[in-house]
Amino acid sequence: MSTAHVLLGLLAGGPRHGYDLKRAHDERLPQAKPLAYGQVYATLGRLERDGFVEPSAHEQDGGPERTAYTLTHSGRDRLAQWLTEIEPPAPYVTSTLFAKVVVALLAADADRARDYLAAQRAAHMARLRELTAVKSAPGATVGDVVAADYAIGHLDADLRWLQTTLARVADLQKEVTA
Amino acid sequence: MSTAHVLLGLLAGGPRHGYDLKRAHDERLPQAKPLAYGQVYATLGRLERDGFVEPSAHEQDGGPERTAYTLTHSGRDRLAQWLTEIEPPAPYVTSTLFAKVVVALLAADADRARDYLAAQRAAHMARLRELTAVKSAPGATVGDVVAADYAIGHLDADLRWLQTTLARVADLQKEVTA
DNA sequence: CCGCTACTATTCACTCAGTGAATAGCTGCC
DNA sequence: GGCAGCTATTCACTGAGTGAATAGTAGCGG
Repeated sequence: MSTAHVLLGLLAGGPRHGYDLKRAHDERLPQAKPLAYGQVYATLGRLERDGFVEPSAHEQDGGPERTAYTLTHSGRDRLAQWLTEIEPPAPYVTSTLFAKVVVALLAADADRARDYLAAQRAAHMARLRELTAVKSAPGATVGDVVAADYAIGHLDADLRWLQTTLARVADLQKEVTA
Repeated sequence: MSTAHVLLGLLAGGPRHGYDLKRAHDERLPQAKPLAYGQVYATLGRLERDGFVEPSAHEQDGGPERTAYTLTHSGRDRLAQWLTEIEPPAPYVTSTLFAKVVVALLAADADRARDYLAAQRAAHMARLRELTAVKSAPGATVGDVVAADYAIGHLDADLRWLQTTLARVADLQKEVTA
């Protein structure tokens, strides 16, 4: 994923060590899943191996021993490149919803597919209401709102797709079981 | 992912061996990424370990030796369960777009974030035109149309988000760099 | 001032997903 | 006979991610 790039971004503000990066990440991107420590050190290791970061200070002043990493020139370039380049469009459909509908038609029947589409629609609508509440909640930050809007837009896209696909189940079944 | 469940679904039609499963998958779900052989056998191994499939025939009739797998009772249950259960909503935002905007604000400035949002918007619109063409292409199957509609809906959701987020960059920056 | 708890910092062992190449036997065919 | 190509499986490897273990230090109450 983009964990490596996010770490490069956090290191752009100056040298940091692993523990610190984990906390900075979770604090700056509370809408994203918290990073596990293991993940941070593993990623840092790969970044060092690839020449994007280098250990800048191995201290033992008082507290436990720790190694701070700095961006290399190459790492700074890599970060700048990532920030300017667009995300490549996915060449394939990776959606579990799509796969499940097709498998339902293969392994069961059209009704099973329709049942699933209806159930998923109900669940999505419930989630939509939750997220709308999040947006208007008293303590909501700008980040929370932006993240909620992202999720809302995609839930809404799913809902439309679930509806149109429901109408196409019969046609899809013919094709899939041909 | 759902690769394991898709394999269970393909096995619902009767015993198959790995090579066969790969081909059946790629044929039935041409909109999804083709499975690598290694992936198929690794997944089958886990399914067998977990008691969802079992080797049903180890043949050597003529051709090379091969092992067919069958669904166990437990595997059939697992498949039925997957087909009825809804996909759990993602508790976190996993979007690279979101992460990149925040990192742009952390490591660079508001203009970098805006440049990215504009560039990604242009790329998405181009992709949207491609997918619209796919839908109306002469050889398009129902599956192709359903898959294209899925992608189109989510690209459209992204586009709206890119627009609204563009207007919020300044606010988001204040919050992120606080 | 002893011992406990909590915090800082890193490492370890593990699973899962996925890639690409290697291996090996058989079939058809020129 | 030999070789191209298909069937079928395996292997070695990378990367993402999880959860627990380790170890040292600081603060704090009795």
